[in-house]
Amino acid sequence: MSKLILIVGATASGKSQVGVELAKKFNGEIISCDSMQIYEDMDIGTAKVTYEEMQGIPHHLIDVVNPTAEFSVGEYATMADKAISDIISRGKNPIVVGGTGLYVDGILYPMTFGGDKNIEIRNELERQLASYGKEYMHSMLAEIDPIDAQKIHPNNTKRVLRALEIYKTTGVCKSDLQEKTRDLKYEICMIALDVDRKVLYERIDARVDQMFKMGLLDEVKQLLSRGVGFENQSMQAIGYKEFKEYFNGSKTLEETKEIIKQNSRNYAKRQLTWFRKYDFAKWFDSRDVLGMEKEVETFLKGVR
RNA sequence: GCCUCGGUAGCUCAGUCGGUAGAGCAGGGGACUGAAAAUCCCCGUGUCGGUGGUUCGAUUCCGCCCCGAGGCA
Repeated sequence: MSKLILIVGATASGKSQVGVELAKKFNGEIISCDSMQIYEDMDIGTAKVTYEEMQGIPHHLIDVVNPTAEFSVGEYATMADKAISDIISRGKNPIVVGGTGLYVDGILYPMTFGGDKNIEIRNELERQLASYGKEYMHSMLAEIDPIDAQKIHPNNTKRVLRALEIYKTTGVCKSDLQEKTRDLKYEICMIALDVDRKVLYERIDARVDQMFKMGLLDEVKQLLSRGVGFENQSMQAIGYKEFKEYFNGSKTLEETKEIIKQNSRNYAKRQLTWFRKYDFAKWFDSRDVLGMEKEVETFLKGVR
């Protein structure tokens, strides 16, 4: 089983920097695990590493999708696996750096997911939801997949519909799919970055201020002028979607900035909830690079 | 100076025909299998501005005071 180093943490916790440091020290290459940094031309708002910050370390899976295109975890997992084996085949150490929990799962486990989304079925389900209500949709799910229905709250229509879609397209229940996917694909060394909550929030606020100074507004205008719209998947990113209200005149630029800060803070909290569920994760104070290096060193030396 | 309207959870406010109070947001915790920076769930005691009075009992009624907004001078 191949060895894989992962660095996870909330936005603005310093993952990118740590990743580059470890890559330099351990002959590594970075694989980004971020659902928004995969998009081209969305640099400022997604806080992508700059060329200088990369310090010569190759970074994979950044700028690989057009912002008007759709993308999915499944595609990501395939690309990531390929990148990882490619790096290993060149005798280097892959280091996954990221904040998107589901994508991390996609790397860790042999996820089966549920097949491509099916627009027609999805639209049909949306129609049913609109006319019969969410309780009805949930009871529909309960009939075909009681296990999954129990896990999904009726209010979470996105999940309910997706589960129904999986059944209608593949004929298999979602809960059946998930049965066989709990074995790790790699030998893992997961480093999770810990930052005092108050400090993290201050850092997020400061970073958003910085984004505006670096021209976030122009970046958004550029995207819009190139045919990217707020209906695009990429534009649900924090730091972008909030501009919709600005452009339709219902929010000032200052208000937009504050909402972006707020959404970023809320997001950071959710990320932490996700990462806390990995009981094998090793948590480090984000400044304790030395401690992380030690951890990685013993991991790489370890025989298996 | 006078009149009016406010002062209730960190913020914005609702409410109690007198029996010590509740929403949204914030904050905290959690879930998460092809939209995931998305989506969803759970968690609300705070001298109800202060002080006297009426009352068995006042945040609620009355007086005075303080603070804020507006109006008349």
